[in-house]
Amino acid sequence: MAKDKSTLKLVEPHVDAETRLHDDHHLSVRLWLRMLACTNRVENLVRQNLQARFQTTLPRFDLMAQLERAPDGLKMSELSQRMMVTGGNVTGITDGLEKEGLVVREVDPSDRRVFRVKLTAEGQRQFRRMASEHEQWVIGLFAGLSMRQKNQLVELLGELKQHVSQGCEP
Amino acid sequence: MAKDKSTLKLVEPHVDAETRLHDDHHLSVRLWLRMLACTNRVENLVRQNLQARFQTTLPRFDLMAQLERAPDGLKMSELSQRMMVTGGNVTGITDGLEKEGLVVREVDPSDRRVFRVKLTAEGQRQFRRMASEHEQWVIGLFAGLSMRQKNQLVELLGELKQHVSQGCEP
DNA sequence: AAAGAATAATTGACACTTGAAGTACTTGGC
DNA sequence: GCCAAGTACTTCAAGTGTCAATTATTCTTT
Repeated sequence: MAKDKSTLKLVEPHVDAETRLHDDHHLSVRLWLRMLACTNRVENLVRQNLQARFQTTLPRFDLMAQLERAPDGLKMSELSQRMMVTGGNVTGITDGLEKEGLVVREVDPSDRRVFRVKLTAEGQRQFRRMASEHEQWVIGLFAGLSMRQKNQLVELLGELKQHVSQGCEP
Repeated sequence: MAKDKSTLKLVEPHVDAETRLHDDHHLSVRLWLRMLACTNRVENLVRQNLQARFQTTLPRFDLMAQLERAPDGLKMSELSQRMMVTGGNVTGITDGLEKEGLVVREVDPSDRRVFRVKLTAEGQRQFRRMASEHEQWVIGLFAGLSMRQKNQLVELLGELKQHVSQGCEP
């Protein structure tokens, strides 16, 4: 740690650059781990709430949320895109919801390969009940931040999202 | 943004409060969705890289990462805590890694209920190879942000983490 | 020292997720 | 019209995750 001043002008710029670089590496990893921790924590709380209050799961809630904004229904592939999961996954979740009468698969007469998935009346009713509670949970979890801080976060994450989304679809 | 100083003290508190409230709700949900999207995106990329380059998975990598920092090994329950997953899960992941010779369970003579899990020499070698690449991926993914932005994010997420972590263990 | 409570790890049931392989249908060039 | 290529969805295996119940061991209390 004790520096030999006689070599200072030789070593210093090099060490300095390395140090800055090292800090940056450390910082990126630290940021990533912290982001992951926050997201997982919130996600787990939401999941637990959905389970305790409505005996349902986050993926099911997510699928229904997508359908609620699409009165004409969505194709399985559209659900897959919007939920950012693979197609095989959507099949399983839709199967479960359909079995409980919350969604229906309707065949599209113009293209018999596709299903249009829609919320049933019961599905809509149930979703609306869940959605309003869900919003309260989220608001509560983020209540520790001021609006200014939330705005900053939205801004910074928006930038990040833009960068990490590149190199996905050519 | 532009403030009208002449009306500042006269603004109707009622409407203003409602508007602020509504914006806040919207903002919290928006922040949550954006955070989720960013995290999922990065997580998926890291997972894909781990799969493509090393035929391994994120949970396995995570477990090995915990062990690498603990030369004396960790108990299953400690792994469970640090990885923020349930115990049953750790059992399965450890089983897999042990079968491949990357990890060993050693019985603790002072308490025969516990296992101390350690990295084998082969496990250490493999982890170090993965870790350096992993760091590069993360740095690359966050390279679009300046150090200043990263610092801001770390700061803000730190605050958030603190708030959402409360009410967990009394 | 024996009964009972607490702790460490495992197991089994179920849900979600991916990726690859398979089926059914549509489209476009010949 | 027909066949190849592409698209939409399903199925299956393997891994990850939860929770609840079980086993084995240790600690506590009397």
